Amino acid sequence: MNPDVRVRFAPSPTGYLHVGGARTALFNWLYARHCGGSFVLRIEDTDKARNTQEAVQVILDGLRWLGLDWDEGPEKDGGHGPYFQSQREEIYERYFQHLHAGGHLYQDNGAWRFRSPREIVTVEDLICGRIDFDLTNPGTHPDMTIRRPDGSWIFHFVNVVDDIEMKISHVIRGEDHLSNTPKHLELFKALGKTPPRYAHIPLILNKDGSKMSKRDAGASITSYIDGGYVPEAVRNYLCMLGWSPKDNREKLEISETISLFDLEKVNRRNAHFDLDKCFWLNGQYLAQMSLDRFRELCVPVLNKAGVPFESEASLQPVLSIIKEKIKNLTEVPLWVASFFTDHYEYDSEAVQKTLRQPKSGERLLALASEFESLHAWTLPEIEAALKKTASVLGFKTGDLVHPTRVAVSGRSVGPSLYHMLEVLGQKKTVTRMRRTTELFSL
RNA sequence: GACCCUAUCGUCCAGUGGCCUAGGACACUCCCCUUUCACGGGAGUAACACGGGUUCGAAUCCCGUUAGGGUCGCCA
Repeated sequence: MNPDVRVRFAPSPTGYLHVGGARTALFNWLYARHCGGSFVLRIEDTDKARNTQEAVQVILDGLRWLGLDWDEGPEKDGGHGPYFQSQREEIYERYFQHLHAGGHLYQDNGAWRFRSPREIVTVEDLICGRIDFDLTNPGTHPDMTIRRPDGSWIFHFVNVVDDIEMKISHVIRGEDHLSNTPKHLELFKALGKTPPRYAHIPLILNKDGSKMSKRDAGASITSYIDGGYVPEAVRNYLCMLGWSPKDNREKLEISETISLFDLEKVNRRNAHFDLDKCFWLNGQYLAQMSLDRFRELCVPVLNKAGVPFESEASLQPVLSIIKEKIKNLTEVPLWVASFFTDHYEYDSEAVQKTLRQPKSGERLLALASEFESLHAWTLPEIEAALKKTASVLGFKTGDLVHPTRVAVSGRSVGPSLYHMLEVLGQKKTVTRMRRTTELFSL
């Protein structure tokens, strides 16, 4: 445990949370939690042109959805704020004057540039190792601009100032910043401050190795939120992109990931994103989570879809028989609806395949009568009645099972039939079976 | 173009000089289980980029080539 460990996630509000950014946030968060340190969220909104409240909200929502709570940041003051760069003007001005007084700055066409000391700068990276950058040639490494003619600030400068002011101990960020690091080190030196430790994590690319852009499947965290994914599953998948517990396990409780996580064990090669595997893990989480958690996730989805369930309690038995069968929350309304409404749709293909068959009406009516006569509506009773009817009529079990399923739910896929009927109830089952034969004139 | 990072099955992750005729997972194919769809169980296809070294011995260390990615902004 080391409370002096302070890390930060510093996104700029571009209007969406990229999956790579989310993983950067995740690794920062994991490291902070592992060390017992602090996770700071800082919004880098120096580019006034494209800053909106909504764009910030998308980031906050995404992080919260993934369960990445910050100790300091927007809506959570921790004594190092404000946490929006747009509100830190005086701080930057102060540091600017300091650099200016030290003779490190000069003006060029109205913009302010930092005069590089022209040295070989060594980066000691926790993941990439020791790297020497030769900055002695102005031709290949021009002096960086830190302030525009209109007085606004450039990324490199404010990023460094904030890391100093916020007492950041470890900078964990994407590898796209590795080549920027020597510049930042020059700034720390000129300001007379000790730089933080650096850890550059590899990038996430598309499965084919191309750069992942906003439009690509799985690129935006919003697409998981809206796409029926379970947050803990997505978080787990992201943990395994560039890191692993080294023992071939892939589904890991977050608490265990926290205790095992370490920067030294992070991979050095770029990861190619595989949505199929994320989807598989989502199904694993769904199947194995508690019924209460499942209900918690299903309720908003059902409400949004307008499925008229009576109460959360009435949902429980229904959800318990579908939980292990679905792989994505978006499937839930379709699997649940027919339990709560008589106006379910009949899938035309299913009707054609199982109802529009010789003697299907006879079978359904016979079974409905048998069901009606049952005194106890339990799993074994239902199963026995169906098998008995099948044998009396001279049909195979499946010849009764399939039409019955379509009759009471409108679909050819669903939970185990006996469980489904038990939950539906005796009366509804019988009514629906008879109604179906009339509806299709069987 | 210059500089930097990387290089094991299609993909993710193991492997840090001998235990590797390279292991686990996703995807794919086949089989079993089965009232549907899934789950589960079993089997299979499939990789150390290439070339030089070092060493008794290399996926593991070194060099080069090639390939991929990144940075070189008055974007962040």
